[in-house]
Amino acid sequence: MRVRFAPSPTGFLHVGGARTALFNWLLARQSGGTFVLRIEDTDRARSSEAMTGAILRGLEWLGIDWDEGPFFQSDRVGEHTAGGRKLLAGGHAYRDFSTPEELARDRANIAALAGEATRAARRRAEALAPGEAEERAAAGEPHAVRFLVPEGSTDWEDAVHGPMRFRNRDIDDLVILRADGSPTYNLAVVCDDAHARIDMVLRGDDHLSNTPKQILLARALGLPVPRFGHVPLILGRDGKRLSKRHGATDIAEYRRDILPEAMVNFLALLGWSPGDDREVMELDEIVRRFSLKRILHKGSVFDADKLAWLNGRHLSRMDLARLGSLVTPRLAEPSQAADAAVKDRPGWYDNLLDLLRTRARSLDALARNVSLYLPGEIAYEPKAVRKHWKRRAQVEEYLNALRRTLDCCEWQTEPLERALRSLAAELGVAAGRLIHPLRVALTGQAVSPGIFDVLYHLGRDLSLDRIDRALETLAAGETDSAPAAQAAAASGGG
RNA sequence: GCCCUCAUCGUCUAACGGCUAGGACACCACUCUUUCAAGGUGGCGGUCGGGGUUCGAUUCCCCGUGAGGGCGCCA
Repeated sequence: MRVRFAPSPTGFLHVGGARTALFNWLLARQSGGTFVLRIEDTDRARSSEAMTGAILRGLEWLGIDWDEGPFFQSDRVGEHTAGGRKLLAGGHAYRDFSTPEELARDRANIAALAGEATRAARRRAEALAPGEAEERAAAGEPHAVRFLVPEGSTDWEDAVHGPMRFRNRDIDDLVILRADGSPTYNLAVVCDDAHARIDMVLRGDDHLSNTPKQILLARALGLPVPRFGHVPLILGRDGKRLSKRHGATDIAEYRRDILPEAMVNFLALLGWSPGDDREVMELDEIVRRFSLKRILHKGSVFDADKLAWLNGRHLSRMDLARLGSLVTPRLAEPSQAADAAVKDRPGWYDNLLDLLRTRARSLDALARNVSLYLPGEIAYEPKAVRKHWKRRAQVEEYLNALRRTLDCCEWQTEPLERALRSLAAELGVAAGRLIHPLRVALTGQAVSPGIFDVLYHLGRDLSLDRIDRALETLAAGETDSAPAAQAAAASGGG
């Protein structure tokens, strides 16, 4: 099987485009076929090299590699034009001398005149005297060339939707060569697909009405007609085609938080289902199980929550070494310190990652959490402070006691736990009364892994430093971003 | 206006014409726990409407309704 992905570089790699690429790629990989990448850059004004680069990088990130290409449609305009001339010579097309005003009028009438407007250009051409078109063309008068849509109907067996039929009278006599002689999209696609020997065209539903045109063009050109399949579009929350106003549609915007395998998994499940309840899948499993027959016929809504969940699942099960290699470059600024820590204590780093990833859904957030265990200033989350450092005098007392107790403790989780718990017993308070303020002191947050794991991974020096720093902060009354309110509350309570 | 496609919990989805319409995300409880997450248990919640065909319809047919896509000398 030979399939292709043919984006136009007038924008970045769109989520919907990524899914189309993925489905084609899956087809190629599972059938031992060939995946061809073609950049449709014939709109010179709107295409850019930067966008081509963005598309290639997006595909690479997802792990979608191509066997042939990237080819550029603009490299073959000569062939496309020749195809157009051949159609004209063979009587499958005609010269259209319509003025812009006439075309505008046709367009305006399209609602009023039912289907009749689509043949307006043809009728004007037919009204010309015999030989007139050739004379005017020979005289150099600019004109477009339109495909002469034949009578009858155009049928195909859609790989997704099943039997499909368009009445040809509903199909426009589409322009194949513009007045400047340049070929248009449908002609170029037909020529290029045939040239690349594409035998299966799987693309978005938005191309459904192009398909009969392309079939007709291919037949008129004597080219083989590929199979076609049309995948429903990806929708936004409001049920409309996914666009910028629904949030991020550029695949690149997800690189910050999302694992490529999670994105691929998510995209595969959008409009396709393996048929059972399996949801979290690796690439090889998706390749193995993918099937055109199980592609849904309706559009599906992009659910960012489910993507985040899926990302969390992949974060939790992926190879730890690879996770490390993704997280390390994202660590907060003192990168030498981070690099050193990672290099000198690989076991420590892996354990820490393992500890933190079970509650992570985003790569970036995970990296921010990892950073807390490296030397550096931490910020106290206002919410955590409000909740666990409310009674300042008592918190200071507890932290001082903890500081003394932990200082002479062996730095392993069990001894640390014994020490803290016996201190709690000594003070006659529940362990939680010590643990929560301590967590804020150590991480600045109200949530973290188990406190003894936190202490252990922070290490003695950093832990004690953080407690000292917390005591200073408490003493200075700088425990909130709204110090006035906090101070008032604190003094009122004491 | 014309053409095309589609319709199962809020969302992603499963169900040879035949078990009480199943699972997942989200949400809500409970559980575990020093917190959060993860895990476990439970709950909420759906076949667009109307006609047929059939012993039996989410499934097949027709008609509505609704939604989406297309109707460029863009791709």
